[in-house]
Amino acid sequence: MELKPVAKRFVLHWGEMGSTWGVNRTVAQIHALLFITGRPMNADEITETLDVARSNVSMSLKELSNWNLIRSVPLMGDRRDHYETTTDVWELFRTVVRERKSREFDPTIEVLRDCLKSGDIASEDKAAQMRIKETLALMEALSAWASEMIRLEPATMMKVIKLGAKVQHLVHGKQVSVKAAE
Amino acid sequence: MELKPVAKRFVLHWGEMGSTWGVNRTVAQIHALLFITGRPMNADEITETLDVARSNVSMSLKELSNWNLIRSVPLMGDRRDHYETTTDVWELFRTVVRERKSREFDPTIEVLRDCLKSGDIASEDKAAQMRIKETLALMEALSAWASEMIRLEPATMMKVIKLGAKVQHLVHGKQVSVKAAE
DNA sequence: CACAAGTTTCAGTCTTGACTGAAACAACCG
DNA sequence: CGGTTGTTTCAGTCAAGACTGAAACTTGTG
Repeated sequence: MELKPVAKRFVLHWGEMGSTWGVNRTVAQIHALLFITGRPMNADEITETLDVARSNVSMSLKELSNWNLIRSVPLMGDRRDHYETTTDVWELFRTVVRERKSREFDPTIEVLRDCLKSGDIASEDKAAQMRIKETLALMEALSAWASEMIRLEPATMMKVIKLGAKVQHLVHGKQVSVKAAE
Repeated sequence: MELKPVAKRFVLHWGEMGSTWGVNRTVAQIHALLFITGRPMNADEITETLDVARSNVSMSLKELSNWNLIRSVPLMGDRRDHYETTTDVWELFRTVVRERKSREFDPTIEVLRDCLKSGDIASEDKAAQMRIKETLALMEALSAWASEMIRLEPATMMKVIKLGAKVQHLVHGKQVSVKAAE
């Protein structure tokens, strides 16, 4: 399948962005392709469209499954696996946040807790101990916050985002017009 | 300078994490070192402590400057540049968010806008056009939201984070006890 | 200005991990 | 069961970019 100009640009850009994040180019491209195409595709179609090795596609599809970013859907009269991704950007965002949190945040929180528990912590100077504690506290707070936020309905999350920094008035105990959120 | 066990573990872990994010190992290690040490260090001290090439340290310090994560401080009676990083984790967090936003989000927003403006967009099917628009809208909303949030005082931001998903009640127009935020 | 101390640059090496192509494997069908 | 179609694995290749060490450069000092 030959991509139209805009779709092609989208896929290529997404691929480049992927490498800036933790994801490799092919994985990001496949995801972008499924997203923009909006219908289930089989591995051969993907291979042909992106012009990469068949096995590369196979590996990347597995990776995307691990990220919960694609699911395979059976198609009547076709033995091959077909894959699709959600076309709901909010759903997508939620998944990415959840996965990155568990890959990048949670392990670090573990290490920091472990550092503080270890007998060796006492030999560090007070200020350094304090900084580790603060780092842990910040990461725990962000982690808990993210977990809560991704449980919200897309529409609700959008409103919260749109509300933006205005929430600060709430924590300061002031009255906030709900209208501001819309 | 020989690192104490916990500091060493912290630096090594931070370095590994760095590679998962966009930052290379040495850059992340140097930053972790300055953070945990909590005092200005010169390039030679860093070189010796981390046991990497002098030039590698030089390059990495430049990279950290580009990220606004370190600043050089003059020390009385010492010609060499000494570098320090903030020891305030919230300040740190803010800087990382700002920089990542401008490196990873803003360019993508540009590309998406460009896609939608281009003459080629009309030849894509309606649903695909819609998805690009929605992606752009989401990224713009998140970008604007992040810009607002990093302007808050650390203490305020902490309260907002702690408030967490309870904000949803605000956007639904319900009464929220400020006590919940503390 | 000559020298010392400090810093930056850069060509080349090394490491990591993405990617390929072929072969092995699995499932299905006549 | 043999053949066909589809999927996965894996050893080897390749590319990107991190890292090194030496040389070039810059700045300050007697």
